[in-house]
Amino acid sequence: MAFQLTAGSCERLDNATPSEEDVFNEPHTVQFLSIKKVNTVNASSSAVDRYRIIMSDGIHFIQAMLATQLNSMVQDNTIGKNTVAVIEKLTCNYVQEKRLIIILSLRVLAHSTEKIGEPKQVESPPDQATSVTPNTDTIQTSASPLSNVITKHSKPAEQVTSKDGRPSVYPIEGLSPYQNNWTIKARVTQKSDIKTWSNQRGEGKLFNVTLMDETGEIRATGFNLVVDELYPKLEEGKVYYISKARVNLAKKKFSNLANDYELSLERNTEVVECHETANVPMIKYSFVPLSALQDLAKDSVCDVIGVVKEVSALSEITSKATNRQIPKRELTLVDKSGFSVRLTLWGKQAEQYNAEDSPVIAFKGVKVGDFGGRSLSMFSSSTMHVNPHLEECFALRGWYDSSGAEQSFHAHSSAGGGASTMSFNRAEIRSLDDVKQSGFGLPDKPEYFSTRATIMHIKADNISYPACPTQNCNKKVVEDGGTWRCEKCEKSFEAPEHRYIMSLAVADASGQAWLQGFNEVGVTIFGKTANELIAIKESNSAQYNVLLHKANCNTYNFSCRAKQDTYNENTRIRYGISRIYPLDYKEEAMALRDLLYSSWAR
DNA sequence: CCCCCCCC
Repeated sequence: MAFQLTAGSCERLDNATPSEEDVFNEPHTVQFLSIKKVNTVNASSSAVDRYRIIMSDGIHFIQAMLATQLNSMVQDNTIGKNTVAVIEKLTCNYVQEKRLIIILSLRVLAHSTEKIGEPKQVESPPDQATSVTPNTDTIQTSASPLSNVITKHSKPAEQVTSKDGRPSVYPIEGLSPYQNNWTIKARVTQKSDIKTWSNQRGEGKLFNVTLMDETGEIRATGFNLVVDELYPKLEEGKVYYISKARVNLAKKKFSNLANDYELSLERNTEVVECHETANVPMIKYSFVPLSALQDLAKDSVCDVIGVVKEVSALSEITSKATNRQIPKRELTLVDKSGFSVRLTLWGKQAEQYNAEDSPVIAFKGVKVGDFGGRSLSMFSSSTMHVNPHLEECFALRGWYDSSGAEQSFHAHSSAGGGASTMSFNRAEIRSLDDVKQSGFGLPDKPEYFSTRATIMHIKADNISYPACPTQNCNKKVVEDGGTWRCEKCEKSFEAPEHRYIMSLAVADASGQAWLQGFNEVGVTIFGKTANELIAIKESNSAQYNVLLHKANCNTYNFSCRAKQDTYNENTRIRYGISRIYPLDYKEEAMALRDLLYSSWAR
């Protein structure tokens, strides 16, 4: 199949000046001649993967960089050498004497095996371009992660102005400390309270905002006098042109954002509200159902949306670290998954909370805690939106008003904190070796853990016992002249009900262990009652052995109970299975997905 | 220049 590449695209892009925005917004069908990872080390010594693409329009080729949010397309082979794709959106940075094309959005048409046409380098006057050849690494890497560019001397370094007189917009992703003559157009997605500090170096006040455009996010901070000027001016949700702020290295350990830099808002920083906001993205959420919180690790970060079922009164805690009094308020959120969770608001947000009538609230970037099984807590960087204009919000509203308000919800296990919950907890799966190493000290106090292991062997003798058929009795019965006698019920029965008592040898990557399981475990493993299995054993022992054999090599999730006991003067730890769960691969995959989303791009 | 993200 032949593809019509957009002849002339490369030449036009190569010659485009910053004000010619049309060429950046129209689609270009191109072929990728090479995609190469450029391992850039920036000034904070953190490695940033960037992909440089040489793309061809069939006549010429030109170099571009892939926006980092598209990196996964290379990593999962959505795009590769000779891929034909439509570049739907790109942007161009002019950094001093260098020009950089960034691909922001693309759609794959085909994976070709051959190069289309005989593309050549775009002709430039000899003194204006460095030589670039496909498959030859001529990229210059310097301190800026975006310095992997074609050197070109013909472009102006100064801030340019487009036809209609508005400033030409610079992408957030392109900001670096090495170029200060830019204007970004960004939405304020988060604005903090005004915070004050006092330490040995002095005292003052500050606030931060998170700024977002289609290329990325950056945090900006204003101090002292700048707070007075800009705090009232910058409103959450609005879009602004911002220029003349200082670009500093972000201290990674304090930042949740995927940006190496942050902005310092200065006295001379210019902030102008912009009303053309269509192409500036709103907050993007990756909502996790409340039922899935148990699969997220403590201290991970996630987005949730729920109906506020309860609101606590305002209270105050004293921080152990700083001794400061901190206002707090707890919301109880519920959603369609049938779970509820408590979420803590702090500071002004706690004091000023006044939403009524069970609103729907969307939260972004909240912290997962393990209090009461699972809990949520706001960071200063978290966002909270009451009744947002989102599909998920409308759906929750409808559900809650029609039925949700009347139903009951699962709290996230009331077993106070930590790993000792009795139900399976995917976020706290422990390896068998880890379990065995931990020892479980106290003789009579059982400890609970979750594990995932594969059955290696099932003890074939004494796999079941004859039990009393009375509901919930389960006591062993003894044969007594043709009938079966239960001492507890003081009754005799014609036949016992067999119940499993299983010893399983299970293994995972770390080692093996013996687990004891009762009736439910056997029913799950064999898909048969113990009566059925015993009947097979007695009529056809070969088939029984086949069933035992087939039970091996199957993997399950287990909730287990470890308990120290002493038997014949030997003290040992026995591991009992309280619940066994066949693997649901869809559920496992969803849990992995939620885990990825919860840590993605923060 | 902050950088704590808290408590039950």
